[in-house]
Amino acid sequence: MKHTGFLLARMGHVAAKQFAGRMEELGLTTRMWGALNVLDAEGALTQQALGKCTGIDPSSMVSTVDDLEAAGLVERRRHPSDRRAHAIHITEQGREALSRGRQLARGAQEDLLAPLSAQERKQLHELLLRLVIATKPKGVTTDQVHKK
Amino acid sequence: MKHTGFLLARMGHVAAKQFAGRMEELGLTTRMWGALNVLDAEGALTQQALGKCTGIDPSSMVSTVDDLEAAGLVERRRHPSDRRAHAIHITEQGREALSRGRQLARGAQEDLLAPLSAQERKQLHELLLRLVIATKPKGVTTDQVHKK
DNA sequence: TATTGTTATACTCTATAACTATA
DNA sequence: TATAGTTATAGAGTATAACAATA
Repeated sequence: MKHTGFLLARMGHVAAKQFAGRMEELGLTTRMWGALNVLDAEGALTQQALGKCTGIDPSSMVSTVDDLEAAGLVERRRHPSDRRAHAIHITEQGREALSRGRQLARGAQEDLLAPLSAQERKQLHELLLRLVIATKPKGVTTDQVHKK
Repeated sequence: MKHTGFLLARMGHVAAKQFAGRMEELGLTTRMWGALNVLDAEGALTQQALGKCTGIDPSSMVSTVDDLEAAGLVERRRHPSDRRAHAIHITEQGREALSRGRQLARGAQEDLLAPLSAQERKQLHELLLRLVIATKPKGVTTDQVHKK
C-alpha cells in the first residue's frame, strides 16, 4: 500500500474493468466505445485517422470497425477523394448507443467514486487531469474526411 | 477528457507500464516484484499462500517462482510439515534486488508525480487509498510457513 | 515509391483442466 | 476425498509483416 503509483495502477485496472463490464451490456468493447466517441466528436474519419486518435493499431482497427459495422453503429462509405480509404460514418443507431453508453458511464463513475465527497471527486479529477496532460505531449491531427 | 474513471484508467496504465519498464532493468517482472515484496514482509510462504497474497493464479505462480529461483532471488525449500508443498524463501540476493528495486520505484514515482506539489501528491495518495480500500473488502489470511 | 485497408501470423498474458504426489 | 504443485492447453488481446489496390 506504500506507493501512489501502485494505487494508481490498481485503481486504474479496477476502473477499466468495471467500465468494460458496463459497456458489455450494450455489446460494446472499450475500443468500440472509444472509436464511436471520436467519430461523434470529429465527424467521419478514415480508419487510419481513427487509429491515431484512439491509439488503436491499424490492423486492430479493421476488426473494431467490423464489429461496429456489424452492430449497425457505423458505416464504411466511400472516401470522397481517396479510393484506397474508407470514410467511417457514425449512424443514428450509433448515436443512440453513445447516449445509452454515456448513461451507463455516469452510473459506473458514480459507483466508482462513491467513497468520495463531491469536492474530493473534483480534487481527484483535477490532479489526474494534470498528470495525464503532462504525460501526453504528442499533438494528434485529426485528418477529417469533411472539413469542419 | 470528461470522465474521472477514464483519467484513472489512463494514468493507471501509464503508471503500470512505466513501473514495469524500470523493473525490467533489474530483470524483474511486476509479478516477480510483487511476490518478492510479500515474501520479504511475511516470511516464507507456500506457493498457494503467495498466490492468494499477490492475486497470482497457482499455475502462473509456478513460472513466477521458476523465474525468481533462476535469478537466485528465492529458494524452494522443503515445507516442514507438508511434503506436497514448497516453502519459498527469499535469499540475500533477493533482498538486495528488493533494495535496488525500491530505489528504482522511488525514482519512477518521482517522475510520474513530477507535475504535482508535495501537498498535492499527498492529497492524491489519500484519495486513491480510500478508493482502493473501498474496492477491496476481502481479508486475505497469510498461511505462513513459520509463525511470526 | 508510399500509403490504405486487409489478412495471416506470432507473441504475450493469463486462466482452465487434468495429472502426481501427498494429505 | 481434497489439496499443492505441475503441465499442457486454450483463450484474449495485441502487434508485426506481407499483400493488393491505389496514390
